[in-house]
Amino acid sequence: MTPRTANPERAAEVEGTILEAARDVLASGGLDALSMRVVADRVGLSATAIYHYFENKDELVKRVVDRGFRRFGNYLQEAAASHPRGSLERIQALSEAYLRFAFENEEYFRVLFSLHRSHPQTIEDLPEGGGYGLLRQAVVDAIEAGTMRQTNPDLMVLYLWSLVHGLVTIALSCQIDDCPEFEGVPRSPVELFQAFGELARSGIRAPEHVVAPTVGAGTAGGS
Amino acid sequence: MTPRTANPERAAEVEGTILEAARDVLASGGLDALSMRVVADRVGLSATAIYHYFENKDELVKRVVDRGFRRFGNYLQEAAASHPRGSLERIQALSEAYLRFAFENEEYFRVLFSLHRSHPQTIEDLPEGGGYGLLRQAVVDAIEAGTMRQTNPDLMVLYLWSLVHGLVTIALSCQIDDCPEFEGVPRSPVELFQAFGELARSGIRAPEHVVAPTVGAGTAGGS
DNA sequence: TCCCGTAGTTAACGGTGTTATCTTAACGCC
DNA sequence: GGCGTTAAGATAACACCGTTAACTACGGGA
Repeated sequence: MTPRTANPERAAEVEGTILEAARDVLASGGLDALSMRVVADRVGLSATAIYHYFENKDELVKRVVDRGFRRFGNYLQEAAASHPRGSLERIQALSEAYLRFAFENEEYFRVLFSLHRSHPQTIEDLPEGGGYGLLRQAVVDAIEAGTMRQTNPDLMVLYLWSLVHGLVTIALSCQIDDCPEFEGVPRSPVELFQAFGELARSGIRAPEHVVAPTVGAGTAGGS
Repeated sequence: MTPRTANPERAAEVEGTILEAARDVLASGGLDALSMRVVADRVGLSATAIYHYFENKDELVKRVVDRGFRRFGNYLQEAAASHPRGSLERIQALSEAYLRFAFENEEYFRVLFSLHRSHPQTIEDLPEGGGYGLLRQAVVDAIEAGTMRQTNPDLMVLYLWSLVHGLVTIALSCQIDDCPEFEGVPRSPVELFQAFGELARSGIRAPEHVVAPTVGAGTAGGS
């Protein structure tokens, strides 16, 4: 049971070195660029030596991703801490931090979220991990404080989370600032999301204004 | 220039057969399961024969995806057509169709949206392709009809699109119905999104109610 | 008949994840 | 001190991958 030889500290160190190398490769070249042999070269080992520390490539990637999400969680925590509890500002800050992290770690972030393949997971294991709890608490606080409307907090969290995550996904797919379609719209994702803020707070429906039955809705389904 | 022999019709047919086979593989096993040799076996050709019809694997996948998006576009179009122009219902219907398509073609849909890798693209080349135009028109109509608040339509489209796409992405990552966290929340994504509807329409801020300065926001940034 | 383009084949190359097998060194124990 | 065990690594090899090169067979035009 007890390891006969070799300080486990050194083993942990090597493991860490491998993880760092793997992360660098992922961050710069994405999943396609990551091969056991490349990582091995970087740390001065043979490819098969890595199998002494990780069961296979999947586990290696998973471990890198786990580390990433922990960093992500800390990032969000800091953002939340700098705004008063119960305020909508704290929620906005959380969302913006989410976006900032994504775009400061583009390729890396892409990997974090593109491995979802094949293994279903509970919400806590998910990317956001602790982030989910963080956002949920902020929502509960805001509802309690009366700044946010009364609803099921989980529904609300999912709503906000979808909004942020959707924007990230779309913006990562297409450089919004290259899209001629978005002329009157803020260029940077963070500014863009700030513009979302007003829509989210007050809703998309026309306020007060009685629904005008003007437009030819009679022929409804028309081509 | 004109092909000497072999009816190009037959060539187009073979091409179609290859595309179908590739789509089946993608839909059932994802990108990892798709190899030139597997597709070739399915259609009774050698792997290298495929290179007579497609430049390489990337192009093959791209063509499959293009087809998928066309189907997707039609799907959305039908949904839109069954609700009156200018109504918020039409927009809601579009969103729900988006969701339904994603979940009726899970693995396939995942591929459609996970190839975004490396090649930036304009909004029109994107997954939704025509879908974007469809949603935008619906938004413009709704603003004109007075059912939707006055804002930059592109901002509004991006808002709604982010919401829907974010929910899809999250729900595809984690089976929401397996998540113990979401007890009071609708299980199916479509029902879930219907619940989103009310939040989207009226906003998340507490209505009217003067902001209560009750909660101890004084010690603000607290741990 | 000769030629050329089409549609297809087989063989091969370099790269991949992974396994099996071997070497070496360090330690506990008799 | 010798022995056995085990960690930590290396080398060789396997099966598969995308892709290229070289070759065959055929079906019209000239």
